[in-house]
Amino acid sequence: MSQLLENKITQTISPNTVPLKRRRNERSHQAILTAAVELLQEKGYREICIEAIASRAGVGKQTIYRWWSSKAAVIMEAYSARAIQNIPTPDTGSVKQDLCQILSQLFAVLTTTTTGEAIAGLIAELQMDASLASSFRKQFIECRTEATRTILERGIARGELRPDSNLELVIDTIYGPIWYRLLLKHGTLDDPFAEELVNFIILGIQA
Amino acid sequence: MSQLLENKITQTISPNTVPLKRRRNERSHQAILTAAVELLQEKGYREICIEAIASRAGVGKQTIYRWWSSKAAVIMEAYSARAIQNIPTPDTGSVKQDLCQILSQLFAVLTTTTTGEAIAGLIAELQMDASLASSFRKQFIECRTEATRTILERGIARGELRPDSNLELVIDTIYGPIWYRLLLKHGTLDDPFAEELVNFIILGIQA
Amino acid sequence: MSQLLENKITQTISPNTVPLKRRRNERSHQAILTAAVELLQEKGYREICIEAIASRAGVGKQTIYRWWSSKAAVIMEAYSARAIQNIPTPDTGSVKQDLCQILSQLFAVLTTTTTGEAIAGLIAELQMDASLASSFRKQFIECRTEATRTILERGIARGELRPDSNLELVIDTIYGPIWYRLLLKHGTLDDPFAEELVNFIILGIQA
Amino acid sequence: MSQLLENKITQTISPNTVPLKRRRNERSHQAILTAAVELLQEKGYREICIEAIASRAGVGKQTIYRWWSSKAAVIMEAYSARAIQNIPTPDTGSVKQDLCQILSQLFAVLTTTTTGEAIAGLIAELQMDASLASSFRKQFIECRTEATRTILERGIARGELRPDSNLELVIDTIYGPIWYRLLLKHGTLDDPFAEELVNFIILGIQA
DNA sequence: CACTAAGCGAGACGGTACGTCACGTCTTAGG
DNA sequence: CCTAAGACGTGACGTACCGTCTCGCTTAGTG
Repeated sequence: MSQLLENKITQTISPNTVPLKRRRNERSHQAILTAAVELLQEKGYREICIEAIASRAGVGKQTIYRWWSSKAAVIMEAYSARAIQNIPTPDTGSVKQDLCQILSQLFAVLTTTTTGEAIAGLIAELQMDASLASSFRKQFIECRTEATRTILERGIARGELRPDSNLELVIDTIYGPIWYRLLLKHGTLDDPFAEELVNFIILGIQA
Repeated sequence: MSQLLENKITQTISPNTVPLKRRRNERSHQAILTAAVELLQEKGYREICIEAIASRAGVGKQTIYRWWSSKAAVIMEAYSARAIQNIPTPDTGSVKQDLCQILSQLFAVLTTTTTGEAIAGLIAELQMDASLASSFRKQFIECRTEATRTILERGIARGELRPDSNLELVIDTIYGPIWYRLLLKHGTLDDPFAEELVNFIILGIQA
Repeated sequence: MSQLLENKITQTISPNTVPLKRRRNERSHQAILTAAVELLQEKGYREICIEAIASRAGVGKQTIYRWWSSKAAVIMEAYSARAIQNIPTPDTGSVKQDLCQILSQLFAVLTTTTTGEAIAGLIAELQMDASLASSFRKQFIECRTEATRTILERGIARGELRPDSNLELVIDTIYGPIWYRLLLKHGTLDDPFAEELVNFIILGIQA
Repeated sequence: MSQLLENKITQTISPNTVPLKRRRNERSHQAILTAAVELLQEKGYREICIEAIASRAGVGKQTIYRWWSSKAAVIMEAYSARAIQNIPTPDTGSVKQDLCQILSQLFAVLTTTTTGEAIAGLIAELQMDASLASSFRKQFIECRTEATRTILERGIARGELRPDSNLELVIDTIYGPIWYRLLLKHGTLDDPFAEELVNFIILGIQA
């Protein structure tokens, strides 16, 4: 009886995912994503296997293979569905403060144990799967890139920043060191680092 | 025939790898490293398995497990033995030119197809193996860090650069964007990028 | 266009199969049987699966499950619909010649490659399904048993054969060796064998 | 400590099976055969799967695939190792009594529930695997054929039977009806049947 | 004659088993 | 005692079919 309702809800929750001819079972879909996230937290990226996801989700393996191309694809959807990032774009009036705030929030996520590990696993896999790479960028990178660009452009508009900066480069110079430290673990990801980094970058772009 | 020579060279190149009391068969040792490199080039990091290395090297699996802790450890030794990095430390008199030169050389290595992929695989694995992480940093990161620090310190000594810069941070800001682009493939790693990057960094540290 | 005709023929050939109140699609019915026979010839009994029959027939799996209890049931109907056996009962005046003739015709069918294999597959399956066993006997065995019994009884009536023979036993002694050789392949099924066999049997029952 | 002993015993038990280079683990070998027989008795031929045999035997699936080509091959070895047939060749002085005795013993085995079913399964599979067929004949058929031929030849030697009979044919006429009834279940396999059958056959071959 | 329940094609679903791969350990024979 | 070889128990892979279960659509018999 609750079936119509179930489908309706699903449609509402993720209306974008489907050509809609597939008649996909949304209960299974969600169960798989949930199971993936749980296992990620319990065992870490490398220990997860599709069989475990399937059995935890109460789902046949085929149902996973039908809709995703790999473990990494499942986990990416799981993460992005759970929306690690609905990046707020702070607007304090100071580029420095805006950036520190956005980085501070990012560090909070990344230093959660399993997240860093999961990101590293995804990154490794994305080396070999171009379509995975592109969705990773879309879901994990671009949102921040855009938020950061907005902050910088507001800074330029306010006359706080030089208008001729190469924003692509600036943004890479902000996030590069962060991912670098996340993966290589040769330095901390904490608020002092955020501030130092932002200060240094601003040296190069301030008006 | 050339075996004595071969052994000598090997010992010299990586004298640190072996406790040296156990009577290790150097022919096997080399065969394993060679096989690993070949397979890396033919199939890529993810496709390699220890059984393949063993069989290609004409070696028992046990011989690999006896001397290395994991696939990643073999591959790291294979790469470092083949010395990706004997980093020269250029000294042109200009920090900018020195840095551009060192980065240019790095890009040449990294854009070799299999190398980038292998690095990504190693990075993924070192998330889960602290000792691996530490040798990776030693062999792939520190040599460049040191070369770069030397260049920067020479710049400071010459009065070209501000003496109060946080060099750790500066170096992360140079290499961070590079590894970031290597792994995420959202931007190129070429000489114009090197120059732009170096220019931007120098803005923040010049005297 | 030829559909009405097609339906009529079908109805006539196997009028017994359907409760007839349910509105069964005769086109599908025939397509399934045809697909089954084709697959049987192309791939052999063991390689056939219901999904393949359904897809070859352009039919939903459910349609097969609705009307048959198992793969074996489909195949039995397919075979019997195609009427391997409309056994003629020869009457040459000589028991020996009658029997030789009937066996000769049987051998012709059995030595068709796929038929023997199909029979063996059915036999294996009917070990586990009593109702299947009973229809197999009805469709593949009894027709011959009866024809043979008729021949033997005519021989008795003519005084050619002893009247006190156990005809059940005699018939088993005729057909047993045939199925035995079909399944075990340790001897041929050809006309000389038919004659030898008939001769030998007759030794035990002639007047 | 008991390992040498274990190997020795094994060698003694089945010295014929191996080119002897394989260094096969005899404990596993036996465990697999035992598990197969147990499962056969508990669940029947069709319900058995290789995974179940492996897990019951405490053995990896690969170990089964390494040494046998199929489920049927395992089961055949299991059965023949357990020697369904060390056919004694009775010698009572009367062909009729000898044959009745040998058949009576055979019926006892065949009417054991699982055995008949297993035989039927093997027979079905042997339609598609010539090498399996040949070992089936060797292990299940020839031993009886030979015993029976011996009995018949003794009868001929004693002058009890006609010397010009086609013994192949006679033997098929004895065993054919038996396998036929085993598989088709249209008649009993009991001592009265044995006697009737033997009596009928003898009619055709007595001196 | 339209309505409506059925049968239909399609194919997703939870499962089981397949046969293969590679893991890391263990055993054997030979140098 | 190290080695090449490779069997072993383990566990995951990705695939094939199973038999069941919706989904809309088509269609045939009844009301």
